[in-house]
Amino acid sequence: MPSPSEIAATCLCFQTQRAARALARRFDAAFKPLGITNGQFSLIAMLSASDARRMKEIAPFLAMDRTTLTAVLKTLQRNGLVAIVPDPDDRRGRLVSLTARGRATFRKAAPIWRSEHCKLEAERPTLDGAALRAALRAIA
Amino acid sequence: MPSPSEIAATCLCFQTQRAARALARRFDAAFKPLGITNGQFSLIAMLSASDARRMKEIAPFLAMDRTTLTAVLKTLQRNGLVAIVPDPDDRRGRLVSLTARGRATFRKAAPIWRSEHCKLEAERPTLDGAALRAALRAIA
DNA sequence: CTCAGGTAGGTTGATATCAACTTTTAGCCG
DNA sequence: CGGCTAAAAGTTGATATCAACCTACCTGAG
Repeated sequence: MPSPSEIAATCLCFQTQRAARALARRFDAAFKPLGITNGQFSLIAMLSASDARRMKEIAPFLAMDRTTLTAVLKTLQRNGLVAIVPDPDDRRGRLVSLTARGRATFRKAAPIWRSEHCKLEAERPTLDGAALRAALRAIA
Repeated sequence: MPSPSEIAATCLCFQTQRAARALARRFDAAFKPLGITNGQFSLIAMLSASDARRMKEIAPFLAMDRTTLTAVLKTLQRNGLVAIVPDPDDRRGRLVSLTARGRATFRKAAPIWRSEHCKLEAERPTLDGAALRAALRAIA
């Protein structure tokens, strides 16, 4: 049976949750003046790249449960950042797109993201960002 | 201003949240027969290593907000896996320890963890676990 | 000794996360 | 057309997460 300290030292799930919490706190604080969270920023950025997507396409991109996406979109919709309309071609589906306000928020958030990300990498000279990205992709 | 696709491709926060979601789902499913989540398993494993800890020491180890730890412990306490008593030396503090049932759950969970972790690494031959652990540690 | 400030922890309200179940709509097969 | 099955999304209930605020307790300066 693995010892407790072996688990803490080697468990990729634990290490990833731990880093995810730390990074989420950090970026949430950075985006706070705009009233968005790190997760909302990721979603808005994705919608900025290509508008009017089906939820069915968005959820796998974020590696997120479909029903979590429903909840996240509900908040963004209430705050006026996204619009959700039925897909005219298939009335089971919904098309999600940014509102003008959503696009404006993304324009303000993108420089904050870049600045915070640069600060992060500058703080950790030993961090190999490319290796980390590659490994995270291999997992999810 | 960074382009949306540049953000999705490079943001370490996004990539980490994404991987964390995927891993959490996976380990939650593995531990489900025991009625614990991946986060509860990490906490139980830590308590197994050295019992009767202050919350003040536990939260930083998990890189978790102190108040989140309160909520997680509340569930574990209700399920009879941990006991929380006031610290006799400083009555502001609480000492957290595993119950007999908590220790039994850990003994059942540890082999499941090992098996699931091996399965994970076997599925991704390209994954460099050591590099990922090193990078995650550098971040959190 | 007293109280001002700091420290340990809890409470509240909001978002996030998911599994299990339900509803609505498409599409197919006879 | 009728009805069966599958697909897209919503709802519910539980846990997780954190910031902001609150309570209880300790400690040291005067």
